[in-house]
Amino acid sequence: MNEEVKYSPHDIERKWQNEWFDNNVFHTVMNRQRPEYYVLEMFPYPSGNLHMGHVRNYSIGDVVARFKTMQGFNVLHPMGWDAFGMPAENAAIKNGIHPAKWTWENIKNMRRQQKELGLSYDWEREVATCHPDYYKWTQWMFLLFFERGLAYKKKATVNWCNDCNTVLANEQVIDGRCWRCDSEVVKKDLEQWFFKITDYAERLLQDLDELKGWPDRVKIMQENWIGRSEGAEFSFDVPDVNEKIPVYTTRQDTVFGVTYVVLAPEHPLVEKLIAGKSTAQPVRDFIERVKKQSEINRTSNEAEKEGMFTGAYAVNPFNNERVPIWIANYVLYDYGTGAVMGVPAHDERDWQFATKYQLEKRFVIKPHDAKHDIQSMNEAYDGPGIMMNSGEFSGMDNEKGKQEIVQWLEDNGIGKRRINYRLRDWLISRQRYWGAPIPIVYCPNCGTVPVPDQDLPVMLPENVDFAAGSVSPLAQVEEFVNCTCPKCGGQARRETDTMDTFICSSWYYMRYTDPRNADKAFDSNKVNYWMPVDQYIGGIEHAILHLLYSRFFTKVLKDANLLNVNEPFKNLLTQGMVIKDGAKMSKSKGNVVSPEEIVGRYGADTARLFILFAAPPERDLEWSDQGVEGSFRFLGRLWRIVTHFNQYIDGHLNDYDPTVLSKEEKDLRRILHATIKKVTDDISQRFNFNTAISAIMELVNYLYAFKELNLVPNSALMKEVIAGLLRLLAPFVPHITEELWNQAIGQGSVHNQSWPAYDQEAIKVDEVEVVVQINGKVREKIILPVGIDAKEMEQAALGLEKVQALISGKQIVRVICVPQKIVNIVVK
RNA sequence: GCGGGAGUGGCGGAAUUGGCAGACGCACCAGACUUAGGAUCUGGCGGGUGACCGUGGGGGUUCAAGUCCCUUCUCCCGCACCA
Repeated sequence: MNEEVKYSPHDIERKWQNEWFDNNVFHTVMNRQRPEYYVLEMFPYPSGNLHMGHVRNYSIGDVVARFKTMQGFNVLHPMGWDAFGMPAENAAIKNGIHPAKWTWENIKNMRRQQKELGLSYDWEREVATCHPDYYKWTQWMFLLFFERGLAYKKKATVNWCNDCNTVLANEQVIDGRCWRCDSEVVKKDLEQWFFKITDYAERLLQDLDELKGWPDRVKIMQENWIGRSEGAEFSFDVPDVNEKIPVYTTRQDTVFGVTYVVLAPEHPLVEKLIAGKSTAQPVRDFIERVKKQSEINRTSNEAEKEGMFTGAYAVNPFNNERVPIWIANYVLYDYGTGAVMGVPAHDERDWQFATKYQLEKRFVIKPHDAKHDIQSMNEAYDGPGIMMNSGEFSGMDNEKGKQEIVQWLEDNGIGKRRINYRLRDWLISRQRYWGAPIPIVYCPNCGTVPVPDQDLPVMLPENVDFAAGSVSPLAQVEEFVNCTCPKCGGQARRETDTMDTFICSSWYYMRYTDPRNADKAFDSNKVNYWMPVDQYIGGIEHAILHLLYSRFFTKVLKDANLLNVNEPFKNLLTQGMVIKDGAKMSKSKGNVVSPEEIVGRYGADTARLFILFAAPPERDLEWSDQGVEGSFRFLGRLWRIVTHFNQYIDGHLNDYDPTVLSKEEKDLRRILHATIKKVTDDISQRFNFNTAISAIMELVNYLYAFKELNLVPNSALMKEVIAGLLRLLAPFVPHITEELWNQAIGQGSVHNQSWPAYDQEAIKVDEVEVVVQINGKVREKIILPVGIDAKEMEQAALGLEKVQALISGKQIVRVICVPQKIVNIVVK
């Protein structure tokens, strides 16, 4: 036995990586001869080091990329850097390193780590969002949005993070806290730039239906976030001050149950309503108190509903009844009209509020089933029913009533149908340095002026004080701020805020299709050839943020005829987290396993194999050091068995006649082809890499059993088997398979081979094992020819000695025969 | 509260269409080889050790249920006063 050469991953991994990357073998160009396939992993923030989550993300993507390549697709598989953002600036403040230097050094290190994992990226397409050649086009995108009326500036109450010293978009506030640093978000009134994502709310919602390849979970989250509702808007008159209070409701069928009207404390009408009244000062005090409440306290469901009577009255246009006007903390100023009609009998919140302040509850919907007795109800009834005490609408089904009432509103010019969304416009200004400057100039004569295309990019200045506090550091750089107006040439000032980094990441997948274009963001032919991304892979944490923004961008760019796809990501795989000891890996928990260390000890192939084998991709993966050992052991086992059979492989992989093989050889060949079928199905149909790998392990186990037979095997068969095995494993463990391919087969690279096809004939068997059950319990097993009919199966089963013994003296009620599977004899 | 997902050996996980529950791997046990083994190879490995029990619990449909139906418990994730 010649096993003197041991599996030593480091030598062979380095060797093949040099071979691949020096020769650019993963470079892709447009090619209409082959079907295209775009596989993409979410590009990382260059924090400095890869973590296990990255390794998992990229390993999954690499299997898909290599598999599709072997299947004959022209595969685009790029990588780049989401390189603007806070940590670089924090490092600058803390350690005095310039954000650019810090970022580029991190990129260099992480790129090296990625190469050491053997990932098949086309490095010629690498992009970094902080590079002027990239952010030039990010700025160009901003101007495109501006021209189309989708970027605007307004003063608004916005989310402010005191730790990050910047504003945040709604999507970036999680439970009232900053998505990045977890500190509590406060409200500030500031003039800021917004993207009008609300213009696209309906399409963003509707087109979720197109996304058949997305997890339902993500689609539901986006649906909820967009939050569409249908209802009516109409006004309550306030005759005393000659004003109107518009309200929005989805329950216009309950308007006759209104017993009060409530405004949000921020509502601008409040001051007019209370002016000169004895309630004025208490109401003002109350408003101050509510405003001081944190977002977290105020929006919590647990929070006590609090309110105060303004002293003013409004008139219900349906019955001309005067109802009191209140203000309350549970009414949100920035949803609907900032005012609601109070119907305690049919709304849970109103019920609580009315109970607390002893306001009238008037029932106007009678439930269909009599078991709800309106008189003795102790909670609001918000179900369906028949309208009552509702004037001309009484007796109507409430769903019909909704339509009739909104029609009545429109016919009488009092109100109208309204569709409302929870989605807010995207606040994109950031008071930070390390981002793409917003390309706008403020001129005393011309006003807000966009920087002309030929002046892009607006470059970030280098010498900046990063710890500027609550204004953008750029505002302190005189050379940056002072400029000439592009329109009139006069003295002007630049916008000093930078853009939310989510803008940079909203179009990077398009730039990959044409990454070095100096004249355009991308060429239409190229972007249309590659887009949409066929398979996108990343963490669930971007279910709303990045994935919603990217969908929005794609639609705007489509409307601008820059590309012809409606949705950017055809299929989405949300990978699970890598956890250890039951918790997400984190420095604070001290359960971090460094990829660099694992690759250093076992090699990249082992790291990849373990991470792909330990769990299916969508599920969380529990890290196990012993599991890694097991993966390493398997690769050693693979190495030895291939090296062993290598001696029998000789000559070329020519066609041969499988019918001349011995029974043992035929069995081996059958297992090979069954494995090919299983692995192909597992990868292509459902990304179940763990079961694909286990099938390959079984094949290897079988090869060991075959070896034990001590036969001198057919040379062509052994070549077929080893070549098949290595090709099946190549997407998972690219280095060891390349090395063994080189040693055993020796023609070209395993990664240039086509994916193995299975031979139907080889998989066929003459006989199968059939389970014989009596009353559903397994009693015996029997080998039967494949083609026999139910009658013959039954006879064979009944003829068995053991079966005879068990059924003797009993009556056979029924016999169920499932071909090639089971015979169940029912007796009594 | 609403929405989504999950619950299977000591552990990670299989079971794709209702048809042998526990593939594959880890851990563990035994044997072989060996001066030695934490290497490697071979075998065993749900519980009880009789023919019975077993996929969170209870009920149902079926010849047959991890899988379908009803009910219930637990955990995880998302949303959370949106009128």
